[in-house]
Amino acid sequence: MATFGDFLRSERQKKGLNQSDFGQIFGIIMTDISKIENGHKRFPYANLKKLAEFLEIDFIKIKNLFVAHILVEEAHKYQCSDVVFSVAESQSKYIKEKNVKQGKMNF
Amino acid sequence: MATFGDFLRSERQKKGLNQSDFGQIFGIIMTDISKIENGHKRFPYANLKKLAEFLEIDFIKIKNLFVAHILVEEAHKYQCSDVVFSVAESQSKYIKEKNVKQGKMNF
DNA sequence: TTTAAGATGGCAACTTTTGGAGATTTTTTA
DNA sequence: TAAAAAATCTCCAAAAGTTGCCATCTTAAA
Repeated sequence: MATFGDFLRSERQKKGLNQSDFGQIFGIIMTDISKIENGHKRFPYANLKKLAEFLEIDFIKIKNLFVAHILVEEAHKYQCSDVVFSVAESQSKYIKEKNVKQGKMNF
Repeated sequence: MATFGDFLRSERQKKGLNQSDFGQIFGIIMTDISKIENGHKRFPYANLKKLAEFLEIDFIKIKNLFVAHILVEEAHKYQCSDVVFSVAESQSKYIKEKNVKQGKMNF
């Protein structure tokens, strides 16, 4: 599974667009497309739906790539091993179970 | 695997301390211990090592619980399913491979 | 009902993140 | 080598998040 940036680059190239033209579609300056593709900046979340439509790709799939990148950044910030992602998944399941037991609404 | 907050509560109770006395050890007001245990606030990261020592628990383990909680929060913010954690793990491995290929230092 | 313990809401100061941009340099390719 | 494309550096202001603390409720137990 590639990063969000690598994914974006390959999709852009499939469309035969350079960073400049690609960026204009979403109102993003070329230098920022470069940063986004290299993982130095985030694609503006507000535009993610439009991106999914333009690329004709499932929004959920793109969102997962997008959010996963944020999670990886965060884990790296604290110099965690990849185990932390499994721990997070367990925690998430634990919380959901807890909520069900307490009769809370699923979110 | 419990959340950071639940873990903290159970460890505190093992020591037979109330939130007030427990908090004083780390210079945290009681009301904030309550919030931390209930996942409404973060334990100050700067104190995490001291916490690990006090509880005589491996720092890495506590850090993983701590960071995992942040990741869960983040995933929830974007209303992602738990799949996102697997995606993140894949991304992280992908990045590390990429860095190795480029001869970059491991981080 | 009094007291101790815990939970919740909000605030002010502070730090971080974010999105946008220009100037410059490096890489690619024709 | 020259032009196009991409990458990097630096900066800025606005927005968002973090932290510690106070005041206030709500439970739970005696």
